[in-house]
Amino acid sequence: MSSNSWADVSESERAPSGAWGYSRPSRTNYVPPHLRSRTPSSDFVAPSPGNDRGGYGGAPSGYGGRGQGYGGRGSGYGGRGGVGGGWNTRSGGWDRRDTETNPFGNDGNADPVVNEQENTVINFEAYEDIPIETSGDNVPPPVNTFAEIDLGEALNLNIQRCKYVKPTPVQRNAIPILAAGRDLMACAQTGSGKTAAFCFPIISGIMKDQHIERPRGVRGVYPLAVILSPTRELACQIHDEARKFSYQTGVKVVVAYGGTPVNQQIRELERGVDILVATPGRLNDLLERGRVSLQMVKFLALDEADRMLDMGFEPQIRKIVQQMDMPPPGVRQTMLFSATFPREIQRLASDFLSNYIFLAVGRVGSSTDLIVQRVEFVHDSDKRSHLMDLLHAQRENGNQGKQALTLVFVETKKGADSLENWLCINGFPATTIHGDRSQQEREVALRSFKTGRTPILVATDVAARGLDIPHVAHVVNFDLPNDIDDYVHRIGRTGRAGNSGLATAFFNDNNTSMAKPLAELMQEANQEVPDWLTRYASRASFGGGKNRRSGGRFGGRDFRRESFSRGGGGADYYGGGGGYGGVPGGGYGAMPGGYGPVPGGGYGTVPGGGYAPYGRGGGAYYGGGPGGYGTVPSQGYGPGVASAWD
DNA sequence: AAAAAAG
Repeated sequence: MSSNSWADVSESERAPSGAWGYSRPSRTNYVPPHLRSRTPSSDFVAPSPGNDRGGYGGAPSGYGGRGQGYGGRGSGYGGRGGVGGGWNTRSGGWDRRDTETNPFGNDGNADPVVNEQENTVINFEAYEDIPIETSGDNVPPPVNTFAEIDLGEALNLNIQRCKYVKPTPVQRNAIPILAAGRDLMACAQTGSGKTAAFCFPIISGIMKDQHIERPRGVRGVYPLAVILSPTRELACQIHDEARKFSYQTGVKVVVAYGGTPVNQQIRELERGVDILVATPGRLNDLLERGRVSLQMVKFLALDEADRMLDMGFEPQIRKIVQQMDMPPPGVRQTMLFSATFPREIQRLASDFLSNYIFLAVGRVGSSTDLIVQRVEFVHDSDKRSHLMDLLHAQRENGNQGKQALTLVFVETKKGADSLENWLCINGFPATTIHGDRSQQEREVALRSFKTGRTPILVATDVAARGLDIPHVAHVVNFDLPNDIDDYVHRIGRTGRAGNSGLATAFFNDNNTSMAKPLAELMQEANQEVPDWLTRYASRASFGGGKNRRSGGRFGGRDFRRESFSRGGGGADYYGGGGGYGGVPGGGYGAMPGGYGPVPGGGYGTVPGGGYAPYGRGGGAYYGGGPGGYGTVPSQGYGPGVASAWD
């Protein structure tokens, strides 16, 4: 983590002379937020309190100014606030926030300047088009602005620093629900801002809660919130986002996942943690070692919740949630998010929830136009050469010889290695990410792909969900998955943040079970479905079983609503969008009824931010003759595109 | 059957 968090600051910086001779500036001095506003117990001595908050002299008006965080809330460690008239000065340097790494880089130092008017007028229209379905008791109404919810000044500043001007639809709906303390099961398309939707209420809730008493054991740390992710890389990504949102709020976010030395993570945890982002395996490890206790958990979030509850993960999740010391539903607040939510999984998930609200957020008008889906019949033996053709065409049409990023999904880890090798031999710089690689190799591969050093990434499903990789122009399903949900998540890696994207699938006789769901999905997304695929789809024997989807419903369906009227068909279960369970790219920047991107991409771009959504070459997917590829839509590389859509 | 997630 950061090398200059508060604990590392030199003594002279830390303590103003004579302010607190009692201070013990060691890392064990971390004080959890709830204690920062209380009269300190044994370890700490409170100078005479300036107010009834135990000496924290918060701005009486509630929120303090910039950099001060939440009014009255624990800015100090152990009674700092009474000194010199409160924590309004930064002189002490005692607060971690004074020295924490600025996750925004230089941008964050400038006063956030946001012109809401210019940026968001058009998007209101797009928002109006989004079908929303909620069910449950007393659903709090949606908000239109972040300001309508009292998130706290420090968090509001971070929202501005992130250049989030308006809440996305899932945020509009989920934030008030969560802020009201309700449990939530939310379906929203990939790239629609889910991370922020659960992070904001968590961070805000931790900031506000002055009354949590967290044991201070010698061993064991007591996170107030746990966020679980199915992959390590996604956990990292969530951690990065959550850290931005938590900047100078005093809320500490720590990530823990496997494949990396556990002791380092334990040390980091022991320096204090409010929000723990983790993968299930490592968290269980930490729980078994007694290094983490869940007894103070107030918030539990499962990202990619349907994956977290599928066969491979369910036992681990049950252990964490039900067999350790986590407070039960109703005591903690539980939030489940995913783009897809099969009803079977909904049923399982209801064990974890208490009187929850179901929320499904559909697509934006024509946002599905933002991604073009192709499916081609390719025998296994022809796949490599066919891929080569695609890549050659892409290369020829690339701008300035810069190869567009291409993400190639395969079924197996072995297949990933072998394809990567073959691509490299044939002159295409590729790398690969899958579960047989070391964590370091995985991270290097991802970085190398993101930076364009190796513009081709061959991946297993480890990269299918949640990862926000800007500028992926093309997703190739070299091997189709066996589950239509996986397909939805995979293609969701392109067409993000208002960029267009292309998804190509190789289909052959091994994929017959996918014919029907794939054809339906494409049809619902207004994609061109080849006749041969329609014929496959219509064969009764290729019905698709579990892959059956709802018949064009816009969004997810609360399974509780169907248990009366339906048998157990398992059809109507999707969240996401357009009956399409999560059209990638969200495209809230798209005008309704058109392809025209809103200048600035809709959500949180600075006007004139150099964002070229459909830059040169966009649209002409098939430049050559029949079957020939033209350009892959170019991706805007400009700054200013808010990326926290997932 | 495969992938992911602890070592």
